Amino acid sequence: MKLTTKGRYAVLALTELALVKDETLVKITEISTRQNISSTYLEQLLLLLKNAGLVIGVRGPNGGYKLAAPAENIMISDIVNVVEGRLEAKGCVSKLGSCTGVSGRCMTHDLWDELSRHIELFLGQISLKDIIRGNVLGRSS
Amino acid sequence: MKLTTKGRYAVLALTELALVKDETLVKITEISTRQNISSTYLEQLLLLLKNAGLVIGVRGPNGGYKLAAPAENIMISDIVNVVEGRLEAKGCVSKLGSCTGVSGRCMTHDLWDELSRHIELFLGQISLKDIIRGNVLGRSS
DNA sequence: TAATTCTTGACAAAATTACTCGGAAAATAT
DNA sequence: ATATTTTCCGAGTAATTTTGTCAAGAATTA
Repeated sequence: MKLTTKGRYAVLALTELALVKDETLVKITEISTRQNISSTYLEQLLLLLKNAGLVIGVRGPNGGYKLAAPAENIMISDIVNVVEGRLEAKGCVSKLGSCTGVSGRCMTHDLWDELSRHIELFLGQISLKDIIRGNVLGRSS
Repeated sequence: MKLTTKGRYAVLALTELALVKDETLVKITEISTRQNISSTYLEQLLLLLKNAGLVIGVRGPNGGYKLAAPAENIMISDIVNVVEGRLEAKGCVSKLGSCTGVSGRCMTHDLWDELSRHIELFLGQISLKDIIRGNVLGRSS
């Protein structure tokens, strides 16, 4: 499982897009100054998100980005998966050779597998709408 | 949240300790050859786990490591926390200045906070005993 | 045309991860 | 006692990943 600034920046940026009125275009520079994030770095992330179909980019004066779907339909797991790469259980699950102790498949295999599923399930339940509504706290219980 | 080879190796190593009969000492080289992990790297990890009180190291010939508590009392979160450092929600939660968009506290703050709690809760429910029993799958539902 | 903004790719600094190495300390066996 | 086996400990290093920067091009609008 990975969770770096990439994922946080991406969610943050899309939260900004979710905050404005529908169809309003938001420029990268607006987000970067407001959130104090490198604008050129944000470019890369938004590009990924565009190619993944989560946002739509419009060029030219008054251009910018907007969400490709309603905020309640975009889940955090969608966003994180795009910029961080799939957060599949590491090591023995993804790489084929690394699970080779004496007993072939290592005993912790299922653990990381299940953890990944667990995280994905959690982030898959929370939408951008939930975030701008502050509807997140207390979900662990 | 971090989850690197450190955490996986540590859990794997302690699983090996949990597999043998009580009070049996297991050498680093046994684990490293069986699991194909660098023995000198494993040393560091086991040292951390020893200082944290999770395992007991015995020096000299026929020495080795053993668990400091019954396998059912050692939780995966204990192990991971020791070697990876506390997996506190990154960015705006830990570093003080990084949460400073225009609105002060960023909107995604609660999200990462809750995710951390969620992961910790999950790994805190699974013991070494559960792993060697294969009693892990299906916990997400 | 000129300004604006996204698009793309290559490159570079910084941080982190994943080790290696050399030796010291403790315990045992001979 | 001495040699051997093992953990203990600190420092150093190579590889990888993260986190950007930079420069130029393409599309759109005024």
